[in-house]
Amino acid sequence: MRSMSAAINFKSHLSELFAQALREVAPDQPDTSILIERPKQVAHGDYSCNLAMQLAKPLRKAPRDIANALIAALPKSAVVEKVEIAGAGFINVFITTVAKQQVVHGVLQAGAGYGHVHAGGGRKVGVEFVSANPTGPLHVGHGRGAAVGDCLCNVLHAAGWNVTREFYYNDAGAQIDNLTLSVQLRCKGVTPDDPSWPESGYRGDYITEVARGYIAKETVIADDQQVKACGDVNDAEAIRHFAVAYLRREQDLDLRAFQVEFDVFSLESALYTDGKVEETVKKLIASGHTYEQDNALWLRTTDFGDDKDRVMRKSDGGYTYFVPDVAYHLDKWRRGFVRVINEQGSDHHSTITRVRAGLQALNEGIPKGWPDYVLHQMVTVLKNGEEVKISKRAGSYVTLRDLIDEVGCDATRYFLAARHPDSQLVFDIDLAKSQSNDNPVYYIQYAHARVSTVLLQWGGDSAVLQHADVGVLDNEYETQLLQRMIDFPQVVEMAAEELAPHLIAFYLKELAADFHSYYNAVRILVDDEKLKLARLALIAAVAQVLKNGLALLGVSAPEKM
RNA sequence: GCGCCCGUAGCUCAGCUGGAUAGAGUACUUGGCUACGAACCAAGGGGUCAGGAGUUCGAAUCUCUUCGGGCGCACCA
Repeated sequence: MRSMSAAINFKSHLSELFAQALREVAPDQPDTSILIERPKQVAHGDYSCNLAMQLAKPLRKAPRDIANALIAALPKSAVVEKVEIAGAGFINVFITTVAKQQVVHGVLQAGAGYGHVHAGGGRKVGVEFVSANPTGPLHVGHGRGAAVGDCLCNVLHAAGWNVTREFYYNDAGAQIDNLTLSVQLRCKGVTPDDPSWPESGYRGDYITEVARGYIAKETVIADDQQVKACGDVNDAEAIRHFAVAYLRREQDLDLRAFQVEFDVFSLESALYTDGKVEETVKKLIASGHTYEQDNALWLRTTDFGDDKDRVMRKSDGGYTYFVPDVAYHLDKWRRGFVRVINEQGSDHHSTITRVRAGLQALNEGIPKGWPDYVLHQMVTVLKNGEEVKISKRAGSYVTLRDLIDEVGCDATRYFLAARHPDSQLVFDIDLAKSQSNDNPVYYIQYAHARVSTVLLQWGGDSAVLQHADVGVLDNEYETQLLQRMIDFPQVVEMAAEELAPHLIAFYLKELAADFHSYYNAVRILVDDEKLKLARLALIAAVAQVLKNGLALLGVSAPEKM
């Protein structure tokens, strides 16, 4: 199977051939990068190489002459049909249909494993995402983080990385104090419209429910902890404990409804109780990068590229949030993550320099650009044509669960993950609801369901399709589908490399489009038995790739809709 | 004011780390179900890639700059 899929990787195969030709034609230019790309137009072949144009300057020769020399020096390959020179000096390579047809067997044999590559080499990568503080239900922004982060994890796993999904939350500090106070006031019957309600208090209705649960002495289970409310309105510590557990449980339910699961939950409070914060502070002081000023302890983060120094210990004796943050990342490093990716909203981007600076100051041999970050831009929510401002404190809110209930899990996930994280996203709830049939996710799922129906009508044993003679698959629709499936592993590899899960969504849309065109133009269940089996094998392979790709997005692949 | 991200068809968005005539979806105009699902397909019009300058065989992509939008700039997280 491995040798099969390696043989189907025409891109790397051609890359090797051109590398050999390069050594012969231009031995003095060994560092020239060999780029093999897929031309947009079929007339330009299946793959093209711009090596000749790159060499034109150093060799001081015409690109077309170099191209001729390269082609002459190109080792023979059974999969290459012909090689042409075009345009300014492109070398266009055409692959034999026979070689492309092998992808059908490759897909059917590999099954759910088709699209997996070993770029990651089994190395450990930790991906932290969502990481919402337990001060309210998850909103659309968290949803984007969840969709992008989870999809990224799936993609990295498929690319051969050993992935750990991690959720970090702050269960101490000022925001939690606000939460505790808000719940306590609600317990005492004070409402947000009361003049005594604090400015920084949380006003959402969910606070009332937490208070009700506390008074009713409910028991909640969250993160393997069981917390029973004592009901004492004056016991702030008990309220805090209960409120955090209650909201964590709510978030867990949101995440479950969104089909997202985490391997590890990390608590900020644990970093204190385990002594990791103290240890980090000591190490930073020992490093010589700290100083006392205005009754506070500062870290000279400007030594590491920050634009100003940062306070570590406030004059009231407490640490700023960034100290446990550094301690947390030191802990990640020690847990053996050669790579860590933090998926966050771009409103937190200022922490990047700070955390990296803190880690550099520790002098623990942590690489300079560690950890990596994927920042998604803000989500704007439109409802009734108007923007809904998301504010926990004001209580105006579009929760992730509302969205899932109204739009559906599959469509919500697709919508939030199918765009480049860098671009701002407008989530029009009415549009997503009323025109849900126009959502591309249904287009892709429909292709999958159509294949299922055809296979059902055929009624044969799909195991025999693995041995179908695919040599008859040679019309333009079929070769297009073959090539598209051949591309899939490289799309996965690219998505993992670029940390760009949206590439999967766009690939699937194209594969589905190729299939729908084929389906409309060519009949699958023809009388010719050999041709029928070949076509069935082809569409079964297409369905498998669709399913694998949808799985990366965390979207279902229904057999009927 | 400083830093990061963005600006591509009326609208929503791609554009494979510099390649060939800039692409999808949607909307609009047409055509296609007496053969496997019409949640589909086929065809058509629609562009100063925000503006300008530079780098080179070649720029939506890289650099500089102007304009416009978002987000940061705490002894909050």
